Amino acid sequence: MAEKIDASAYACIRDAGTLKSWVDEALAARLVAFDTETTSLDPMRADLVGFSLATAPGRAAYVPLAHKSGNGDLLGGGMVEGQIAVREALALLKPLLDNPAVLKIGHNLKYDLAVMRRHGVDIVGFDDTMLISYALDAGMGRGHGMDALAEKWLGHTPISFDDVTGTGKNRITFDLVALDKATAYAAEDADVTLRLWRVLKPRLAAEGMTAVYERLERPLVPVIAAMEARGISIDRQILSRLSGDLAQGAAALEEDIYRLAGERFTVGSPKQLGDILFGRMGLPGGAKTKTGQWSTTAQVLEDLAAEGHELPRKIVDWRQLTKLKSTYTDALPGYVHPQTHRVHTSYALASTTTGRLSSSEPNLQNIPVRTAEGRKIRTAFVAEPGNLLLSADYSQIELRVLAHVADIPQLRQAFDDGVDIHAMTASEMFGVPVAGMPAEVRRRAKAINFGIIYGISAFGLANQLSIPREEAGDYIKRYFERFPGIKEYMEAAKAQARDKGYVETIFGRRAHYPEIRSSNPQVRAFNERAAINAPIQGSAADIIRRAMVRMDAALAEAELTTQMLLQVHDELVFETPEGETDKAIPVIRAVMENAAMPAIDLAVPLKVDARAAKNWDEAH
DNA sequence: AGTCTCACG
DNA sequence: ACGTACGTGAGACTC
Repeated sequence: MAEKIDASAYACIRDAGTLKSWVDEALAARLVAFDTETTSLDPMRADLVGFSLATAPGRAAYVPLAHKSGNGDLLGGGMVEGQIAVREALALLKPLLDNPAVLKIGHNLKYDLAVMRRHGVDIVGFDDTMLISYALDAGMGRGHGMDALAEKWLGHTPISFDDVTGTGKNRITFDLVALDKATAYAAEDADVTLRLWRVLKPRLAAEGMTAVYERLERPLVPVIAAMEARGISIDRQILSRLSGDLAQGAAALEEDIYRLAGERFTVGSPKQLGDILFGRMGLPGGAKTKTGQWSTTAQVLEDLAAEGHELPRKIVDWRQLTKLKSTYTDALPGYVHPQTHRVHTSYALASTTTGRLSSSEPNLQNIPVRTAEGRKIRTAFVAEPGNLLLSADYSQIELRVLAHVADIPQLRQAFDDGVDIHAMTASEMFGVPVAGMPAEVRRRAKAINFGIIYGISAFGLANQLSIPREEAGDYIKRYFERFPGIKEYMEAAKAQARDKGYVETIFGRRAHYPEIRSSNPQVRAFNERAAINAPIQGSAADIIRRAMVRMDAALAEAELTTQMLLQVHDELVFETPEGETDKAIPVIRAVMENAAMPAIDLAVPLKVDARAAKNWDEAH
């Protein structure tokens, strides 16, 4: 374990001369850990309060810039004396931060990049300990936050943010934290970051993960930071009108629901609903939840509706309307930024086991699309006047990846020939010609194809298709007979997860499954299915990451000002001037379709569909 | 804080 | 004989 961390040695820098000497020290060391302190976790709303530096383990300092005095001060809210002016500090810092020959080390640098960018300073030449940990240990333990990593690798518990700022309604912003407390906290963060880097960085080369980190993780940071900063425009009028429509529809349904139930109750309470449907009304209950309650999922209610019961259908409809209202039409306007008038999501770069991104506050990766009602919400995502939204999405990327990694000749041929992959699967399995194939036959093949990607089980497939488990089992058996490479792939994935503790994507990204050897059969089976899925989902994630990393340069090379706004796993959304849309589409398509090359010679072609329109619904 | 449900790929 | 389709995030309800 590393030497004990002593917070008492940290410096608080309050004059330009001292800061200059620390900057010189960092320049000489060619390396510095860097961390910003601000007033908000949201970089779009954060004001810079100070920053910390560390040049060697234990040698760390905090530089307060905008601390104010708190309560009890006669001049409450006044500036604390003896702080370097922001402009002066940034001028001293800039030659360090934008100098690629000095390695900046941060933890979740996307945040600091965004904050510093707003102050006109670029950070060029950096390492990110969160992303190094993610490249090495995705799927291991409690995530890649600094506190968890400090605990794990340094045996040290850093001062918690909550301890410094308080919690709940007593929480204060960092600019109101006293300087001694702020210094202990902030300098420690830089110190810990540097120490983590010294532990984690050597593991990249030792464990063969340098390429994943340097090609798929690190270069995505400025790309994502720029996307988040751009945001996307939403039309609040459209959302407001939709919200009214949804409220009206839900209110009407509620009256029907009370009438059919014979009493008023909280429709949104699954517990009350279950008691009414399966208790008082005596409808045939099916599945139970893990707490012993009757399950009232949409599937259960649909089944009851199919048997002729009127109430369950009303509940399903009510839930859809209230879901759209609360999660989208009512919530999204609250995310419109007061200055940019746009919505700025946050992408997590290190949250999933497979390599996918995730989006939050708001989540723009789950905007409705599957129903006509839901799609109306997409019409509220719009381009600025004179521009269009351009959506480019990979066609069947996960099945193409499956054809490659499992090396399935029929699948590869089908993608080469550009034929309908689900129809081909149905034809191969059931001996039905593709021409004039019944929709139901194709639907079943499609469900099986998805099932394969998810680590199929007879139970899951039966559930999905509402067919007996035996029949689902027969389908799976037949599938494995027709595509023996699939079974081999699945067994190989499980074996690798068992033997090595992880599985790999085509680019060598690892997804760890530490519980794959669990003595609990359910836990084991769950991990096995995840291990089957991860190389497929993760390889697709790698491919779109590479496309994103290369996109800015390709657009600039073509002298286009089209800008990448959103990523939705297999889709990229851009904002493009109307006049250059036709030039942008082939550039974007080429980058996306060639994203695997030259590192990986995919055995299947990648196909991208692209379209531009005034709003996201019509572009998609 | 945990559970349930449901939005997306 | 179990109980699951893979990966996420958010809102409402409950305790």
